[in-house]
Amino acid sequence: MVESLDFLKALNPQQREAVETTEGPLLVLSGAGTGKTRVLTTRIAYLLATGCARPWEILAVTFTNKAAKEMKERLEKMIGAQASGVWLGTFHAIGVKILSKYPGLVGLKSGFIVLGTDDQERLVKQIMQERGLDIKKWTPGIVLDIISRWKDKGLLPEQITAALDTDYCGGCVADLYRIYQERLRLLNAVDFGDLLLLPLVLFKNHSDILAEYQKKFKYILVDEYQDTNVAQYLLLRLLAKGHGNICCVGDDDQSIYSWRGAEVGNILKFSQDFSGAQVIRLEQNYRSTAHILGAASALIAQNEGRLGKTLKVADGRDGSGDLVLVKSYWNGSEEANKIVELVEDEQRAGRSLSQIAVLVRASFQTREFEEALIRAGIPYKIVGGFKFYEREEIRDAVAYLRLVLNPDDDLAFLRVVNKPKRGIGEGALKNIQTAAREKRLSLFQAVGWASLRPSVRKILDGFISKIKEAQKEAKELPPARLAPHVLQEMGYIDFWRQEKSPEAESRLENINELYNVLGEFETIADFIGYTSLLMDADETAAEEQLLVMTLHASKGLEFETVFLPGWEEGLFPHQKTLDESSVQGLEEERRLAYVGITRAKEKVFISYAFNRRVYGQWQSASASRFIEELPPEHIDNQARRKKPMMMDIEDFSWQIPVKKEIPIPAHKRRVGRKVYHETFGDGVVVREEGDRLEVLFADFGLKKVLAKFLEVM
DNA sequence: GGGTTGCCCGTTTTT
DNA sequence: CGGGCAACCC
Repeated sequence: MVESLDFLKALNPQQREAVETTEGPLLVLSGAGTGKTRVLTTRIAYLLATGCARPWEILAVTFTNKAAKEMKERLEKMIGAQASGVWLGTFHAIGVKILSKYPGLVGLKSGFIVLGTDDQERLVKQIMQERGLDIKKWTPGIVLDIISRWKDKGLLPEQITAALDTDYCGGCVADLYRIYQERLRLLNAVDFGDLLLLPLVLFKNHSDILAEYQKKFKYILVDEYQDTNVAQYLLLRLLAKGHGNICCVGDDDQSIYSWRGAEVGNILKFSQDFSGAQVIRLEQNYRSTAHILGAASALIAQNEGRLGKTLKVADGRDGSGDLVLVKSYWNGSEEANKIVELVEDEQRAGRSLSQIAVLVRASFQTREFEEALIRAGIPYKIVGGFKFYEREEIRDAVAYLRLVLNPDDDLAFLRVVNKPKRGIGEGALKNIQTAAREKRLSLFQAVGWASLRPSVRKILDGFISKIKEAQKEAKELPPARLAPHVLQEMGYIDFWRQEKSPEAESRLENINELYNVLGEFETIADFIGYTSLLMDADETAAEEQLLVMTLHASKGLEFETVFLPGWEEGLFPHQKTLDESSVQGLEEERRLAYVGITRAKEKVFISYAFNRRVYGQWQSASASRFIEELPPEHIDNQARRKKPMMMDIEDFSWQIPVKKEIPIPAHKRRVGRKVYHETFGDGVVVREEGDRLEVLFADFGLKKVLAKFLEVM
């Protein structure tokens, strides 16, 4: 039975203990760079190899699809095909799996849809408007946020007490929550919160089903435990009651998602929650140099209420390595340009661009870097931004498919009924909605009953018959063939074709990409079920490019060199965090700083600017308090203490738009070519995607324009 | 019903 | 400064 346990030899004593302590609750406090993923995967392999469990008796939950995918791949390398039997996925994916088995028991029907944020907000807005609430005074976004936080806590509408509901809307959010839930069920839809909340309801009302799962999952493993919310905790506690073998891996110092409902408390009180829990600390860091760890450790030590860990430097790294460099700049644009020069220095020193990252606090900061990098001709990628499935054109296309799959999907109907413009306005829709409510029908069905002008009726009849036609075709055509046909028929493709903007072309490209994704599914239902939980299309392969991203997005990644710009009071720590959550907020910001520093293996550059443009307004700034908190022995502080006078700055090279010659490669490309545009004037082509060119204009900055509007100089 | 202007407001973001 | 949205006008 016992296969080779060779994989244990690759572990240090603490890691090995974390793997071999299979029975009972176990908390593995895993500091940055101490090998937590290795421990998790090895633990699963160990459980299987020793015969403790069969694959389907192991539940492993992660936070992101990316983490789940990575773990699955690593597990497959270790144990092969057995890996596919393990219940491994995000909390939400596991939630879907459970709910899909018993939809009827929680008020759903099979084939329920998972709503994205925009659909959720639309729904809340609609409910608020029906209630006659002032959308300006009380925004649907915030109401949805409050509801989501309640869901994160595992609270149902009837559990919201008056005391919980006084913050906003004069205490009517609980009411809105109740109606919102009713409306979701009517639509046979759930939101992300429901994927955790409804399994809890299911288990609470059906102890036999709970018992089944409790018996099934002999071993439970949880990644990034510091990021779990109360609902996830409750779910884990229920499931773990069976065998009591729950192993949570996390780092309280890297908890940075409290604003999204994560509870640091979960990891802090693990030992009380799971009696008899053992705690193992992984403190052997394999990633960073002594100075980097020294700086990061000292910084995070300023936080109260930690479980406490001391990261140890890997052997042979003592005393070696560069100090953490701290610099100050006149303003944000000097900062960006000088950092880009430093990036070029790194390149000259032989460092690969893919091993360098710029990590910022807020996404608006990426813009300055984008411009500076383009000027310097350095390939880069802004991580994050718009996700594939969040794009307007993709959500529209998916809505068309949803409507074909299920014409009673009111949200899909509303989204596409007048897109492209067909002449269906507010008034007509109101009438349909009224009819729908009276007859208790879906909007699609209610069209026949609504009082409509003949012209409008004719348009809608055409719309409906086209959808019905598509439904017939769906029985014969695979989704990848059906979708282009439907979108063409409905006029959606022409809608973007007629649009003259350069974005339109990339939207069409995205729709084509969607057809590719559809190629992997046999039915629309399969596709909808699969993608509802995915936010992003597959990542493009790692190329030789510099990454620019937010600190949040960088968690779990590592680079040789890390640049941390914008360490200013008000930006980092962010003012809003301080205003809203004072000390707690400050500590989370500090953890964010800790995450940033510990991403680096070799070099860390921290910087700040004395002036920054915020909302078009120049603002004076001072160094972040976090810089003061860095121990002098680990840093090389080259920053000016006081804000200099403008005349004290010797070097203004960053201010003049650098008209650097971008070398034109031998093969004929348009990148680097000087061009002229009617409106924007002189510029240089910096990127090329078909006829869509990205041009850096001397007076207007970066713009995307169509090639035909440009004259070559 | 659809286009235009003018006002408000502005972190972080995965599922 | 610039996007999103609602009131306003054709």
